Amino acid sequence: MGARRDLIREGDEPKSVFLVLDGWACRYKQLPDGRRQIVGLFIPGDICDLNVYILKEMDHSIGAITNLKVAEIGRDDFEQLMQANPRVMQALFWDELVTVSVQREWTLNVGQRTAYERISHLFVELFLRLKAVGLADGNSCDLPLTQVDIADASGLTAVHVNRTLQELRKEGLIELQGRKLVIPDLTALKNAALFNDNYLHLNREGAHLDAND
Amino acid sequence: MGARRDLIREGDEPKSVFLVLDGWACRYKQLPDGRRQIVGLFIPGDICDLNVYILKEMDHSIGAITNLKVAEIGRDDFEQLMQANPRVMQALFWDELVTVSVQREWTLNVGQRTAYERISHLFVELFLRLKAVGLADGNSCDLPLTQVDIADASGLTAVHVNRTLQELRKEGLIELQGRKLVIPDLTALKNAALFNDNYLHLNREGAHLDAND
DNA sequence: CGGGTAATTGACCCGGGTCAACAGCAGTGG
DNA sequence: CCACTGCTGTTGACCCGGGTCAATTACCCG
Repeated sequence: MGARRDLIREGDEPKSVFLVLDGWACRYKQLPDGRRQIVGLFIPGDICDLNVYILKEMDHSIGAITNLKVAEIGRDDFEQLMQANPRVMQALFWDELVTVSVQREWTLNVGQRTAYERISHLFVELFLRLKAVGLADGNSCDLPLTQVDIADASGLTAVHVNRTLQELRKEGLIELQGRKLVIPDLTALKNAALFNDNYLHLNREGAHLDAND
Repeated sequence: MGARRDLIREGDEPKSVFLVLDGWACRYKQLPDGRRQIVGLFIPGDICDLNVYILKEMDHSIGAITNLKVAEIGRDDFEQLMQANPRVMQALFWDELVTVSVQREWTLNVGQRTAYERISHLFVELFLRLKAVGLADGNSCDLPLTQVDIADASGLTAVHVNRTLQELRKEGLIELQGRKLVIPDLTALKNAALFNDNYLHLNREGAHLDAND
């Protein structure tokens, strides 16, 4: 799957569940006049779209940001899996609860934080999530988002994102060149972002559901 | 439960699931300096907080807007119910998928829509949801939100909400006095809101899960 | 080297925020 | 019955964070 292609579009009928194996993707919604909001980001290990399980029509689109490798599970196989194995359904339920928690934080982010805080927040979240799946290297990680992507994810314009990134660099909170993000002082960036990591539920309270206990 | 009281606060351990029987409540999140975002609204028939099912700590608060009547199901009873009856879990899963879909639309709302569009959108959503549970009367419904509530739900200030409401009234899109909202022309208000009701999934694609087929 | 995408910059503007005062009204207690 | 308190709504004056428009400068990559 090439970069910048859509896996599925708003209005389509969901036919399968995707598991991201490699690369980044995003969920986005658009208004009739073209205004676009990225409402979520997928990194390797994330499951795209349980909607397939029940809903008839996609209420948002999913687009690849980079080249993407995904595992695809067809609707029927998936439903069968769920029926046959309640534990799987429990685990996915847990996953969905975390997803909605993250979504609430994003609503807070675009609703209340300033541009400076918003972008900081986005970066901290991504760094922590990447770290949780072993894709952060010390204090740095890959960041394949363009400034337009960052703008669409944070409810700002690309121009303002550019200026805010310069501020963040000047403050020494981030180093960002090409697709590499370095966070010299995570605590400082968290403070700038008014970041509280409770919403990520990374401590895996539901971890017992994964195991075969 | 009195109006303006919290059912549960961010950081608390969830102990039970609530079903709203009568009255309105909201989910909200706050930043350390007091900025508040209402990230969701509950009307009668809504289930508050499946988090109880797995998560150890609330990542947001739930507050009563009006006097509230709720049914409360304890954690243990709830888990037992889920285990014993996969159909219940499926139905709740469906409910959660709709919840997250609504949450995405809210992110889009505060991220991309103008003040005028945002407030229109909020009103249309609430009207349709109330109608779906039989609580809208023709072209009007109850609206117990203060202008401060509307502001916190839409990422605006109360002052600007006040001015925008006056505009909406002047355009004849709404009549709003006390706690009663009248929508003379729903289509017109939908247009003003750039409203697409696909995200509410009111047609209940998952309805078959409710039945005992 | 050419063509396309992404980043950067400057000048200017505006939607919505801030601050502060005031009005309306419900509840409450003397 | 009225004074008092507190919440909600309203208004005006002024301001600013972030948007808009448009040009320019890196970068790729074939």
